[in-house]
Amino acid sequence: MKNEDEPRDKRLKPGDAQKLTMAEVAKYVGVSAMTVSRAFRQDASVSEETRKRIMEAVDALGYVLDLSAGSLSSRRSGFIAALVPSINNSNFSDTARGITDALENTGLQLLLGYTDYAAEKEEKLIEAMLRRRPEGIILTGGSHTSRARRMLEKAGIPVVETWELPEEPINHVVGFSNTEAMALLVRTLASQGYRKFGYIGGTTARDTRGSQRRSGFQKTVEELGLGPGRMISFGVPPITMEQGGQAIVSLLERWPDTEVVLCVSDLSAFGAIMECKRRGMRVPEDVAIAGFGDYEISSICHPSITTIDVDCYGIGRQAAARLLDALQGGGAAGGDITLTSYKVVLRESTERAGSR
Amino acid sequence: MKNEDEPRDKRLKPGDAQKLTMAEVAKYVGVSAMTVSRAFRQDASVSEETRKRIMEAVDALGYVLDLSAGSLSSRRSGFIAALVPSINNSNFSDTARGITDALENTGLQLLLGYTDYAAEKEEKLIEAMLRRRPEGIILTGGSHTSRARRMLEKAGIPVVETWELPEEPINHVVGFSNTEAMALLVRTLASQGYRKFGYIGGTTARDTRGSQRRSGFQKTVEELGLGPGRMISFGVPPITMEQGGQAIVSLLERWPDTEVVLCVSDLSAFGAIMECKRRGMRVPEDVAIAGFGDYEISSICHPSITTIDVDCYGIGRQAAARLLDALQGGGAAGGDITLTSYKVVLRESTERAGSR
DNA sequence: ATCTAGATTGTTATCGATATCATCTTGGCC
DNA sequence: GGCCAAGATGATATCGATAACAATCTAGAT
Repeated sequence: MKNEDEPRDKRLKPGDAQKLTMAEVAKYVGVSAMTVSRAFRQDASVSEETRKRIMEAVDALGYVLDLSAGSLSSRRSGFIAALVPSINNSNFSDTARGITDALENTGLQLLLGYTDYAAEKEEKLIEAMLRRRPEGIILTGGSHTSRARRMLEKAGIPVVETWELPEEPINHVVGFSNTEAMALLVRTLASQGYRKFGYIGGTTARDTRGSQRRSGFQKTVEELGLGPGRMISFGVPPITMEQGGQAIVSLLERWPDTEVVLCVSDLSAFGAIMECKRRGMRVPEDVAIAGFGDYEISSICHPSITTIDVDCYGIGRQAAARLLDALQGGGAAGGDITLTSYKVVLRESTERAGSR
Repeated sequence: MKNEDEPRDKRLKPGDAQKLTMAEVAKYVGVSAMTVSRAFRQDASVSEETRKRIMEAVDALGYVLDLSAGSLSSRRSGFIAALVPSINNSNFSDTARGITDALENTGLQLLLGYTDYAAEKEEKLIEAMLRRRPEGIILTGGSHTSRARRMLEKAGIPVVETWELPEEPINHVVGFSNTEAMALLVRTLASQGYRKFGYIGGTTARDTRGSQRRSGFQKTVEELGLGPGRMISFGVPPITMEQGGQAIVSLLERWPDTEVVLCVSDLSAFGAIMECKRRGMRVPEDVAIAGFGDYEISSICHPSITTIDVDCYGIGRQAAARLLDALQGGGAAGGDITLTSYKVVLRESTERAGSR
């Protein structure tokens, strides 16, 4: 796999790395290092004339500011840390994008990590992040190891938990009730006449949002007097498209008269729908299927998929906004809770016969 | 949207942030700061006894190592920077995951940025990254502004360009020829009897990999004597699922007898297939469709989608491995090129009638 | 008993920027 | 003309760890 035929030796000779410092730029221009430092900042008082000369020198010499030195003396790292369960999941990468966008032009940079839905990995990552002395940290969910909580509380920086409404928030929260959202979906579909509800989710509580959705489903189906829901657990969360396909087969084998199946996410819903079609079943005529999260796939899929539209990007933006507030306000204000919106999006995959 | 009813003031009182330093831990244990510093490292020579006592103190006090201070004096930031066009695209987030995984237990941390497929944004990000003094940097593609190139060359750190084979590599390369990969797909489909080829891609050269795939398509169709390909450009890259659907409508309106349509990515291919089904056309019987990238969706979709399987995760792992090599070897070796594998995956979306 | 290599620990200087305070200009105002 | 405020610039200490070297100690060899 490696092509060694042509050992091109490019510019990267050792020692080529001229470590240029601010002091050298200063000498070149004939000012003090402090003035060069000031020239790099918007607010500082440097004459336009001097700043211009300095910036020309910076260009000419190819100097690049060293923030690691600066953050030590200013005691501001310029980092915001964020942990998401997975970056391959577009819901969370939308949130990450929201954070990055909100941080633009604030001089803050995002340090991103993914926990793989594991609290232990989250704990390790939190420690790794705190070693960089971030000015704030954004987490996904409210379920953390006790050591993680202790580290966060001791860090003395604003913390935002997202995507859920934790029972005991550490500090700020930007999220919504996954339980309520799923309940709303159940009620909406019930009001359309569906009676026999199935549910597809993962096998463990690793994915706390998944568990909350499941309990929202179960609780609401029972409240509506529709008996216990038909639940299939399949695979370690997050469950994949393929597992969604396998799960619906199990579910329909066990309860062939199921009218509508709710899935923990659009990904599994998509897998379920495709598997049905592959087996010659019609969706929604033979079985209706809904997802959660409103991934891009759901509006494009044929049939398009009924789902809950979550404001993933907004969660990121607002979480970052909360942090910025807290950093401005001195962080003395204690935590607050920002509820983010969600809504049911009814699409073809749950259309009732003749309802067109 | 904000719930201010219950202003919970949690532990985050101002001044709560005890800035604990290594010196204080040292005093607590009765050793020097240097010994504490050593206790945090694997290789350093500290007696087990002392290390244990130090670590207990660290736990008891809740001390967290400060890497920003350490990296200044050791002149090693512990960062690797990586820039991808988008984190919402699972191909690239797979690459990011590969990098992160390869970096595990190396003491190096990933600084991730996304360029939005724009060279100017890449330039800004490169500068922002270099300010953190990363020990190496991984880029996507070989197309950079000249200032970006200059900064990179001057930085004196190993650089890896990925996902393409740049004509003038800066340093290391881990990638494959998008042109060749698409050519292979064309030849494979031609050998199955397809003659009238269409292509769907974006409107501009922003996405250089997209352009390369396009030229691979065009070149090969002509080489095979199948006339000029029928090309539809639709939308600013990266084109979405929805745009794929719109594009195939245009394409089939203009050239109704097209037998097979290749798309710049699986996402647009999926959109195209779904739009066809929505309009009552059969895939592949009425028109065959193929994509590029082997996204999860493509094996699940009904019909499953013919595509090029790219080793996205492996690109990340190998790019990181190249960097680690270079960091070990002192970086004196100059650049090398690592070719990553790809393969045609034939699926239902291009099955010839009766070929089952 | 003496010596030495290796292990363990300490001391001091330093990484490269910025905070802070001091100094020097400059222009406006009475 | 003299005084003062605001603006521009400089000097120095410092952020919190680690590199480099020095000092001390231990165990085994002679």
